[in-house]
Amino acid sequence: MQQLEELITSLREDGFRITPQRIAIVDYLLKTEEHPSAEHIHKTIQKKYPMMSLSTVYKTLDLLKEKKLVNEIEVEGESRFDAHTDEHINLVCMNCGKIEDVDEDSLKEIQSRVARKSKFLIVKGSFEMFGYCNICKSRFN
Amino acid sequence: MQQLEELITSLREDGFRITPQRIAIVDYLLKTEEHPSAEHIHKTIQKKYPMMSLSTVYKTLDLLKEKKLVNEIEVEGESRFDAHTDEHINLVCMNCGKIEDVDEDSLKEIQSRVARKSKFLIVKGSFEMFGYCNICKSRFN
DNA sequence: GTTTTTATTAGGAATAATTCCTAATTAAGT
DNA sequence: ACTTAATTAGGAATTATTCCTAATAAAAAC
Repeated sequence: MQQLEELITSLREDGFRITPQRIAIVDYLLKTEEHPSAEHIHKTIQKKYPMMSLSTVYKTLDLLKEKKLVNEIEVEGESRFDAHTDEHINLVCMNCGKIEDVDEDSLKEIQSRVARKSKFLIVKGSFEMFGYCNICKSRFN
Repeated sequence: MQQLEELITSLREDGFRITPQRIAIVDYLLKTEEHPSAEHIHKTIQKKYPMMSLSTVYKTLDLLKEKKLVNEIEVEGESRFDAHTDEHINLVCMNCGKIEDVDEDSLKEIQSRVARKSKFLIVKGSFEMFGYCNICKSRFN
């Protein structure tokens, strides 16, 4: 996996230590599409590495967020993480919690327009749409 | 205040009781622009009505959310509330927590486009942009 | 204007996600 | 191999929110 090597190298170049825990977390985030919560990441990785601790997951996620290698969105009281960091829309199922990405080119335009006309210094955007996924929606109409 | 009367009437028509607590909360939300948290609402109203409880604030906010009279966004681990429910972008200051609204017409188009091309049944959108407000940004570049 | 009914409230306890703390471990430089 | 300083595991502490229940008070009935 090419991308994993790159991220690991970039972490090492910034002076961070490369631990099995960090590799496991980055690896999992790169492979999954499910926008896992910290607890979900922890439980998944624990199957392979039983002594992986939840606080390490949180610490590593903080690090990856700071380096802009993962994106965080807050949904119904918990944070969900995503290694696909280019701007996109997150579709959130209000029933099962599933999150799906949707590309939408106009977000960049909007972002630069808002950056121009507002007095804020914009750093990043977060675009969510809530509803019901293809499986759950049949139960709600 | 015209709008307050309307909202109160609509709550009453739905069979809800009109209590001083509910009036105070709705009134405050209509007047403020600051996207307050539940705790902030509670503290503000408590100055006038000392026995207003935090759990009543939460319960009332739930009710107003359900009736789509207020909007909720989750920011840095807490919910912030806004009585301006038409779709817009929330600019969030990552330093002081200030939130400012920005109108952006294209959101409706995006929303209907996504609704058409995705398999989700879309209910609502939530569009945030994070950065530093006009006051805080001088300290960050 | 009383009485009755039942939704609502205050207040605090319980819960859940996240952060904090510290001794033990270990990556990486020497 | 040795050293040292970052990182980890594990659990305690914190914080926003939800839950619980007896007391209160809207609004309907009389």
